Amino acid sequence: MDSSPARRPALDTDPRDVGRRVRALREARGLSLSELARRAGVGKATLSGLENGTRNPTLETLWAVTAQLGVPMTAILVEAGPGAPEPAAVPVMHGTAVAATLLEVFDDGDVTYELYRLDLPAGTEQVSPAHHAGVTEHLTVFAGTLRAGPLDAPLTGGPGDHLSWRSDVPHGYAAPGPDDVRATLLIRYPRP
Amino acid sequence: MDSSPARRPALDTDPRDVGRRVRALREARGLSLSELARRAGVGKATLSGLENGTRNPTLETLWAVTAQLGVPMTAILVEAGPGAPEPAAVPVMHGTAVAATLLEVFDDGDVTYELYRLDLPAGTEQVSPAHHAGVTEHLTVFAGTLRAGPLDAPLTGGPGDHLSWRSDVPHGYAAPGPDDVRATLLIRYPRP
DNA sequence: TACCTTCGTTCCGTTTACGGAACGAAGGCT
DNA sequence: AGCCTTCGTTCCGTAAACGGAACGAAGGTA
Repeated sequence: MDSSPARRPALDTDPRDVGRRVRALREARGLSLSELARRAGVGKATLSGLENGTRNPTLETLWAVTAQLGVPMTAILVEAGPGAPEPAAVPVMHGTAVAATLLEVFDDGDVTYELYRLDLPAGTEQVSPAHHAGVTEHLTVFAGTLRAGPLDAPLTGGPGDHLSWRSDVPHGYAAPGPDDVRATLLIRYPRP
Repeated sequence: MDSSPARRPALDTDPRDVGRRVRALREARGLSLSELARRAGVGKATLSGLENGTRNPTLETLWAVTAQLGVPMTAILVEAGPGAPEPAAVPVMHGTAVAATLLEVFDDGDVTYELYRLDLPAGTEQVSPAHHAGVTEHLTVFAGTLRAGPLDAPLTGGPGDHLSWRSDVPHGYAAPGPDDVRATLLIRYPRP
């Protein structure tokens, strides 16, 4: 697009930042570049160039990668900060019972945080496999009664309560009470 | 990317939808295709192809166009909700030191929750007047060290910590450490 | 040691997104 | 009528994003 020699940014947000976020999200999930490229159906050269900011990815590429990471494209395009647009509400992951909406992603270099809003219809239950070592989850209950945490030592909390656990073991989320549960979930991924 | 002969979509979201939104935004501003292309510094062929969904735009193109339309890229990548035609400016309160971005509002009839993201540059301090009786604040720290709560009994927490207090008294937020503080703040307003 | 796998990067030929130019269509003006 | 401007699309040569293959490095196993 820009045929001038200096190759000036001309972009509000540097593609290097986009690449940095993609890499953070990938590593937070313990995926290798090769494996993410294979799963997303893109070339390793494409993903490598995207993460290093040396390419100008197409919409199709961005979609393939973010879909495989399980995050809305917003997560890699907007810098989380004041004045940033409201994050897209895209229900994702975990699966059937729990609707988890990614609100924000914070990439601080050494640590990545993901903030979700959870909705559990009354009576539902959901199990999530272990993350890798060091990952912790921090849950704030808005409404209903939530039982969550490691499967062998679940925690219980009501509105206003805050639950935390290490999620390097199989864990789950359940709404045992008569009311729907709403909560925010903060997942902390330290750099491996 | 797709070397199969049929050139099937292979996209979760159709580029035609993206183009349709761009065209809607452009026409809502009374801009011609030629003029928007000129202002955005892209070719008319590029913009025409983008709006008609016959191209696979690059990140740089998307940025140039959305920046000129004055909308976040989110506006053309996600389907806008029924009651959200314009991405209204993100509400920011408090003011000087603390940047509070409203993430979500839950209105449950008897109770209202507001979820904010807080940004405190290192060294800043902010005081907030008392709210109504029964209002509570619940804070989860992401980064930095935060001292917050009632002025006469402040609490302190680091990354991952959770602080709660009743905010029917004057209270404050401070970042006494060397690092910027980022946190989520949940305010619970019971029906008076 | 040798051998194998997987890592991320780089090379390379193909595909395609890019901007400029040319196009026909549709007004506006004298 | 003629002439001019602007509209959005299409053509076309160039630049670059793409996937596949080859690469060296690092770690595991025998």
